[in-house]
Amino acid sequence: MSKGTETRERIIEHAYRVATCDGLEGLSIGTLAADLRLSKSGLFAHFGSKEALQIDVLKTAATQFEQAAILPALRASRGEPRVRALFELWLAWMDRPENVGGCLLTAAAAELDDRPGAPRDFLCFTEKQHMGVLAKAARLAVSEGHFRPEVDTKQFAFEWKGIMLAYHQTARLMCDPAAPALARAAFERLLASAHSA
Amino acid sequence: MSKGTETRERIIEHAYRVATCDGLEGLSIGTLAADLRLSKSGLFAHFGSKEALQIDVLKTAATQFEQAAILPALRASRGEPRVRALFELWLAWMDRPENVGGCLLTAAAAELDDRPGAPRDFLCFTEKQHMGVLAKAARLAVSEGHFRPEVDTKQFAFEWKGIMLAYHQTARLMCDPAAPALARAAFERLLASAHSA
DNA sequence: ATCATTTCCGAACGTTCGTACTATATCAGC
DNA sequence: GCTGATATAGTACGAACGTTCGGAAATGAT
Repeated sequence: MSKGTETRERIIEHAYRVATCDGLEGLSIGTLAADLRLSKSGLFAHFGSKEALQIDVLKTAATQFEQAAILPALRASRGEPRVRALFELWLAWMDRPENVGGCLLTAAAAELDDRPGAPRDFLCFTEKQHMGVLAKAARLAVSEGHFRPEVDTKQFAFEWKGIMLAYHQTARLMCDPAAPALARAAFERLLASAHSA
Repeated sequence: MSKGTETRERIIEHAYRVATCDGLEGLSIGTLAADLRLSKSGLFAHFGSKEALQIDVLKTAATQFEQAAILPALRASRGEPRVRALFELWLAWMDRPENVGGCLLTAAAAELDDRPGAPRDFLCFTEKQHMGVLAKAARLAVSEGHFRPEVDTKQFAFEWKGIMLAYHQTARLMCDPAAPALARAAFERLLASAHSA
């Protein structure tokens, strides 16, 4: 790896951590440069614009999440086990040390939902993909006979997402230590309602 | 009403709209002043600091929500009818024209969850109150015999909140017109699971 | 109509913002 | 070791930021 891409990755990694706390708009070229002992212009040269940096950070967030939650969940067997694995890996992901300020994608979703532009487009695409993964996992659970055939998998994904969002808010803003238990209980209820009778 | 408080309210009302789109940190004294054809210093004098303005905007958001959703829901009879009324009023609230960029409290929750300070403290207090309202509504549904006695009302409120958050994201970021239907179906499922057998 | 108070403006402060341009280091291939 | 490319620094820019201050203008009570 050349020197350039090395520092470039150092920048993104740090910017990612900062963004989980201060949001994508909270990223500042000057502050990032000072943190990493670079000059403003030196850091800037790697991206060409702040928006490009934001997008790169978002891309990192997406691939990190996929590496940490989605891919390993595929090792669980199709159907409900994989659904459960995905849920637990997702929960674990949100408490990883690199996610100092919580899940960046979740924070960015609230931040960007009214700001048209490339970052929003990318995030929207990513979220759609992830929702597709949830729905597909549910669909496999249906075809494996774990879930009832009438289960609406898009609806399932929607409610699943709701649980994760409620967890995020309960754990981060409210600092309620009961958050994981609440989330797990909610998910069990969701699973139960999908189970074959 | 004196001239001072009149313009002050004009400022807050406009700032509230802007904040639903750009976030609390996106509020800028200069831009707000230009929008309202005031001088920066003239606007500033009404609050003394940007943080004070942010808190006033948050307070407006909280009381607006209470006026539009919580209070009118009390006119429905105790128990499940009131729970349903609260849900529908909440949904309607999020699509009101004054909430251009969605629910400010929801957006602020994501924005402030890692920024200690008075705004966060106020928001945290408000959210706790609102969650209490949801739980209490559920508790009344239990005592009225609409819900089973074993229903965990805190858990109920958590899942309810999740549905609202998922709705917010699905409707705003994803621009999915199915969002209301998804939210209503999810809520029906939640209600069904709480119903007496 | 007078006067004290409230309300607002204009100008300026020092910082920080993202970005542009130019120049100096540092590197890789020969 | 030279050379061309890559990577970083330095400096400067205009604009916007929140905030301060002194004074003008409008207001409201007497």
